[in-house]
Amino acid sequence: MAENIDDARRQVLQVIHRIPAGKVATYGQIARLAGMPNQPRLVGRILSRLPPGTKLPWHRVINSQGRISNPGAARQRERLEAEGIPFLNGRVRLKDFQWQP
DNA sequence: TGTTTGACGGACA
DNA sequence: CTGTCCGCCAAAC
Repeated sequence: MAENIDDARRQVLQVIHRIPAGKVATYGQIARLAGMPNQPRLVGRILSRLPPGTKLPWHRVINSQGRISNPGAARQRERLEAEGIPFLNGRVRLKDFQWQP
């Protein structure tokens, strides 16, 4: 019955949970690793529905431009910088810090 | 039930 | 660099 979306969410969360500290991944990348090549928006939608206090490293997920597109941008940036990911002009250099599984 | 939105991505001008 | 347009699809309205 609606397991399709539920299963998708499950895979997305699992993939995000594998992102190592000090690295970031993009929505599109998560979608691909979760087996949904063309649904980066679904990833964003799932994250937006995450309950507060989740143990998931959601802060390591940013957009393909190396920018944070999320309501708590300041907090997310803080966490990433705390992991050693520098921001240059409000951006992360994906070339150097994108997770490469 | 139809339309609009949105934690996006990519191609183009 | 800044828009603009399109594809994708569940949730909100």
